[in-house]
Parts: sequence; C-alpha cells; structure tokens
Amino acid sequence: MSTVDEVQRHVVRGLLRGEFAPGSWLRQDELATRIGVSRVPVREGLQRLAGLGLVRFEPNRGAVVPELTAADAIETYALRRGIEPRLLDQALPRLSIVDLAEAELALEPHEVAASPPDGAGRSSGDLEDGPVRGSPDVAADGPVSGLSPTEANWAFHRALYRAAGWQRGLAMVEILHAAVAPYVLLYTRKLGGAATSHAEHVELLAACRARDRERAQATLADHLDHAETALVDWLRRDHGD
Amino acid sequence: MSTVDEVQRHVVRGLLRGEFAPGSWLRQDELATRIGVSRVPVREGLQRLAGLGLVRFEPNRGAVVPELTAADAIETYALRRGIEPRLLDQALPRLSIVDLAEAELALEPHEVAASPPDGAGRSSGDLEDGPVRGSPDVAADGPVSGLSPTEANWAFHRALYRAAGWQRGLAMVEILHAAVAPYVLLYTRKLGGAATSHAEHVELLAACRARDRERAQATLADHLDHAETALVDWLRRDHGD
DNA sequence: GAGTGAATAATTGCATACGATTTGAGCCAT
DNA sequence: ATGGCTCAAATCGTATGCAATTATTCACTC
Repeated sequence: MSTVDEVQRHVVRGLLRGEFAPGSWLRQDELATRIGVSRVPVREGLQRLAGLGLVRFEPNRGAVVPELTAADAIETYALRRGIEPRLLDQALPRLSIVDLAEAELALEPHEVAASPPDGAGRSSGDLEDGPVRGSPDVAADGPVSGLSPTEANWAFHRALYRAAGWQRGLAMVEILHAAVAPYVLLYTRKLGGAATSHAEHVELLAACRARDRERAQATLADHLDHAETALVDWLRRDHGD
Repeated sequence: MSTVDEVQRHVVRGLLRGEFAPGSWLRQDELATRIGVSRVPVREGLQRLAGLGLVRFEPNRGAVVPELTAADAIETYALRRGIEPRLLDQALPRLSIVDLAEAELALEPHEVAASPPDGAGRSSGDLEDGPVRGSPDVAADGPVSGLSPTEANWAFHRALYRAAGWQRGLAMVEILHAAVAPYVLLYTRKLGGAATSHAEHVELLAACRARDRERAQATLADHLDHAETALVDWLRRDHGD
C-alpha cells in the first residue's frame, strides 16, 4: 500500500473514530510525524480526502474538518437514500455467507474509548500536552477489535453492499458515512441513540438472510429516516445551527 | 484560486473535452510544464481526482485515466438515477431566471475541434508556454464558448441542479458525468447520437420552466435511460468489453 | 486593564533534489 | 529472427529547504 493510501486510511479512520473534531485543523507536521513520513505524502492524502469532501483546504491555512449544518445533514441523507437502496438491491441476490457473517460480526458492541476530540488544532492555546507523543498508532487493520460505533456501523453496511460490485458507489457511500460520523458519534454518546439503530440492523440482516427484498428495502428506508431525524434534530437543538 | 485547484480544473476540463483518452497516462512533468508549476501541486491535484475516482494511481507508474467497462457504465448510470432526480426535485421550485437562461445557453450547439486523443497522452509539443507565470489561457468560466458536447451537457444539467444548493451532490454528479465523458464523446462523434439527447434537453428545460415536476422527472428518467442504453451498447459492441 | 501594533513563532505551499522503480534499447546467445 | 540479459533513460515517490502567509506574543499607549 502506498504511503498516500496509508495517510488516507489514517485520517478516515480518525474521522470515523471521532478523533478529529469538526472544525479542527489537520496539522501536516503532526500527521507526518505521527505516521512517520514527510509532509508531501501527507498533503497528497489530504488532497484525496479533499476530493472526497471529507476535509476542506483553505488557502494558506491547511486542511480543516468541515462542520456540518442541518442542511448538510439533510443533503447527505438524501444522497444516501438515493444510493444505498440501489446498492442493497444489487447486492441482495449476490450476498455470500462471508458477507453475511461479516455483517453479523459488525453487529456486536464495539464501543471503545476513543481519544476524546480535544478541539484539536484549535488555535486557542490549551494544547499543553507538548508535542504529539504517545499516540498508540493503531497500526494494522487486521483483527476487528475496538471499533467505534460509526466504524462498526459502516462495516455493517459495507458488508451488505460490497457484493453489489459497485466500487464507485461503495466509495461514495463511505464518504457520506464518514462525513456525518463525527456528529453521529457526538449525539450517540450524549443521547445513546444506538438502541433503535441496532435493532434495525438486526432486522435488516435477517431480511437479507431471507433474501426478502421488500422487507430489506423497507427496513433500510426506516433506518435512514430514523438516523436522519436523530442527527438533524440534534444539530438543530444542541448545536445551534 | 490555489495552484492545486488550477491543476484540477485543467485535468477535469481535459477529461470532459476528451483530451485525455481512457487508458492514457497523465505524465506529471508534462502537466507541470504545461500549467507552469512543479510536479508537487500537480501530484496533489491528481490525488484529488483520484479521490474522486477520475484517475487511478498505480504504484510507481503514476496516474492513469481509468477505462470503463459496460458494468462500470451501468453502475454510473444507476448512481445518476439515484442522485439526479433528487437534485432536480430539490432544485425545481428554486430555479431562478438566471439558472434557466444558463441552461438554455448550454443547449446551443458548441462542437469544437478538440485535440484528438493522441493515443497515450504523449506530449504534443506545440503547447510551449514560455513564461513560468500562471498561464492565462482557459481563464474563468464566464463566457460559454467552444464547449465540447460533454462539457455543454454537464453545463446544462448543472444549471438545473445548482439551485438545489447541494454542494456535495452536485460534485458527485459532476464526477459521474466526467467519468463517462471520454466514452460519450467517442460514441457521439462516431454515431451522432446527440439528436435525441438534445431533444430531451429541450423538453426537460421546458418542463422546468413550467415547474412541471412530474414531466421533468419523466423526461430526466427517459434521458438517463437513453444515454445509458447508447453508451452500454456501444461499449459492448464497438469496444469489446 | 483593554486595545493596538510590531516582532516572533508556527504553518503552509511550492520548488528543488535524489534515490527507487519502471520502461526501453541494444546486445548476445540460441 | 526470437528470447533473454544488461544497462541507460524516463518517470515516479518522497525528503528537504525556503519564501510567503497566518497566528501568537508582548511591549506599549490610552
């Protein structure tokens, strides 16, 4: 895997785990030393993510994790409603035992103590921790252990969509998931909205096992509706946007 | 506009105009000298496009314009069917006179002699642009002149979708357009399939003017179906995939 | 003490440089 | 001629360095 790929993975993972708070700056030096490369491949990785819309480059200020408005969230879920049902439809008859097993695996609770979003990189000078030392560096992505809720959520959906064989569509949906992940994490931890989501996942998986297209589609539609409502409400209420 | 943005524009434009044939390599030195910068921002721009899926990086071999299979085309149009109707739906009640005028403008015939795909993205050395200063060609996107058919097509759709205010969705659709553009150009020029597409555009614009949602949606659906059929058929027949 | 402006530090964006990898040409043996 | 081997040219990927921009500190005024 190329260095740029590694950088991309590192940052996407960080986003899914809530390590990069919305509005925080992704310091190139910091990422470079953390990953162990120079700033050049770091910048290239960030540019990839910029292409995907997961970060935004501001002239002479670097890359920032975009903050989400309620309107953004509505758009994101509208796009998910446009894409995910088609992916599911395409994948459903092709789902292998492995896919289903992987989805089931992602259903187990995985909550992990993620590095709390420290308002990272925010100019306000309370980064008394000295240089960025001692991050456990996570490394290999082999065993499925210590997934954040959003990581597990994406792993579940991806397992069900992958069989569609739509690389581009899968990438697009991953982006949409990652785009809302920082916020989903926030409201999940505050409101504990994971219960209904989990139940819907179970139901969706059962429908997929039964190859019951109609039930699967209905469940997915409900799932998206509920997730959108929860996020948008939270953005409007607790976030003032 | 940052240098990376300029590179991105340059390459996307080249793709929409058919200047970079599918399968050809995007030589970093060549792009760098053509645009008048070093290879670093060129690479960053290409990485952005890689994030968008418009080019693919192969280790130690650089960036290549991906070739499309019939399956890829089917996926692309499925995604367009998932996204574009929603964009149109959202935009329809918000369309301004300017949007409609812009769409109408894009309807006029614009065929221009594009640099024919010269096989492998080999340097066509007649583009020497002495000064290292930012080349003033290409310029802003103000006047609509000399658009390739695919550029005009995208300009038309963009004009109708922009009012939705969905930045991410618009970007996604642009990617989908650019991804098939090289092939659409090829079969358009060979088979002259532009006639029905143009008629559908006219009809779609009229429906939008009348704020006739149902008619607009039906027209768009037909439009996508026809475009997909034409492309997929061509890929299967004349391209052997 | 709050506001202001210059000096300093931190950070970015890009050019250059160089080792590493791939491509291609020439040469030899078969 | 054809296939394989060697070496040179082309090209890539990344580290380093530097000018330019932005952020922060701090002395100074009111």
